[in-house]
Amino acid sequence: MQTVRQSPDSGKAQRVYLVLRDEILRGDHPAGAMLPGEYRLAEIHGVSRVTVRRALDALVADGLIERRTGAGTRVLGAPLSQTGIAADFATLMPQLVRMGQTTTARLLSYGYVTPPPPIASALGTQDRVQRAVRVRLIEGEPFSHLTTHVPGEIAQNFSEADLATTPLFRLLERSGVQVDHADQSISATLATPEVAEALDLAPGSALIALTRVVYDRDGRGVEHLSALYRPDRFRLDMTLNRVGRDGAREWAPSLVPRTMAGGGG
Amino acid sequence: MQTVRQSPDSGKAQRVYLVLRDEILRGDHPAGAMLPGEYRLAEIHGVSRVTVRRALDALVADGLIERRTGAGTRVLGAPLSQTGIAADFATLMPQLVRMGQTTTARLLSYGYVTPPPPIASALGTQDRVQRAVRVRLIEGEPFSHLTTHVPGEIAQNFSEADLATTPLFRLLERSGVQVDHADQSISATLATPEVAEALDLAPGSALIALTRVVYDRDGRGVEHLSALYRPDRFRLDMTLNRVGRDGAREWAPSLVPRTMAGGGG
DNA sequence: GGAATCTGTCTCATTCGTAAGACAGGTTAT
DNA sequence: ATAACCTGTCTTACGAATGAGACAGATTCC
Repeated sequence: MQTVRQSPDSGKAQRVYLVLRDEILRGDHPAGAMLPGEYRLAEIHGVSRVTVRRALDALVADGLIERRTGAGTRVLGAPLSQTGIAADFATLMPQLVRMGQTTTARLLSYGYVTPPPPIASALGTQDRVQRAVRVRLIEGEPFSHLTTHVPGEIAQNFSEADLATTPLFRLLERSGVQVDHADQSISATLATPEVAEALDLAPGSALIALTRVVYDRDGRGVEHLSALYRPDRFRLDMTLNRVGRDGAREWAPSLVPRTMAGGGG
Repeated sequence: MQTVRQSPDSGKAQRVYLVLRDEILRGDHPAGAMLPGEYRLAEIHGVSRVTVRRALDALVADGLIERRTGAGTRVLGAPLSQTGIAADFATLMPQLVRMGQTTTARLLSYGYVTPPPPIASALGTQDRVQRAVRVRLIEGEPFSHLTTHVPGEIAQNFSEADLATTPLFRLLERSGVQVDHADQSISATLATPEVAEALDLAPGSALIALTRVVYDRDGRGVEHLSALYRPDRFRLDMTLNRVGRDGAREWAPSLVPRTMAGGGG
């Protein structure tokens, strides 16, 4: 339960807050551990103690830390494993599809636009495309912000109502699209105010950025996806196997998640 | 060539900068198009013209826009072909190893420590481990910040000098370690002041965070890596293939990079 | 008990970000 | 040419954010 943020929305205090919050959620400071003192934190981040205190105030408001006069500051928060979704890489997309069934979606924006150059070149069309912005929630909490572009002639096969209830992926295959392969690129970015609000985050938070272009069997782009994930609620996991003999060793992504390797399939 | 970011690191100017930058990179403002005037932008974002100008200054520094006195502000285009390194996912690790040969590394920290809980549980040992922090550079520009932990008895086989010159991976295999598989997790995080300085970034910038635990054939952890990548200089690309028949379709990571598919191998 | 360390709270001065306006000079369209 | 619009640059002013320090009270360790 992430309540309304009362942290400063700009300035150094905000920056320190975001960095500390990020460190805690990532597990750099395990739950139960003591944070450095306020003087030390001020030194580390190159700010004054007042600024550090403002950042700590925000962390207390988030329920991530606990302060005891004279003793110090203790990390409370249970990191990502609690509410987080771990998408195993070898089965990334199916997992996302399955997730579409256990999560809810909210349609933020919908319409037809002339594709901006990056989208146009990726999809290989200059014609109007359907653009939809959706937020996906798990247990009522938002974790991903998705912007999709689909060529108009394909998008005609499903409606605005479909988009709000069904994963775009299913809609595509239902429309007779012969999905063949997809190119993905993973990066990181900062939350803009608009995205931050949609994901219930502070502007400037770190986000996983995933761009995906899906192609059909004729090599035509049928979907362009720009996804932003909250790193505290979504993770990309994978297992790699070392294959080959000495001198020609390579890594290969495991087709079977390691944790399920014994189960077969 | 992306120089040191001189954008405002806090406040409304930063917010406007982020929004505009995001709009441009997403293609909302196509390359070659004119941006609204500074007065209009100030009105749109609810700030003064001075603030807008600061945001535009940062965009000029990024090479995203061009300003001409009297004429207006023109969008130049998203530098899609950035100087970044694209690590194809299917061959991620080999590529990283190869990169070790074409890039240079700087050893920031070296020593033996008692492993913090997360590391200890990952490596399955409470004994002292070797901890090394390195920065990797491409063409003299830093792009990754690597923190590695290796169990002490393994680390005895190589020296501090080795670490500064040779990829840790090679050192492990040279030490007789039977590398078998690795678990990876990709996320996003914010740059702490320390990391920011090492990577020549503003504190609070977004970073790709990659955590990897390497295991030998006995299932013992032999390396724990925490890597941070500059998203403007490093990207994780991959191609996924749709396999299986209707009703049981799955995605599989391509073992051969799509762009090289014709080349064989 | 005593020293060291930490948070809680306050004050005061100053820097920084921002707003608002004025003016100069270039560009564009009519 | 002229009007309209644009950016480049400067000024002044105000308030918020920050920095630096002092002091009190609580906790922990020796």
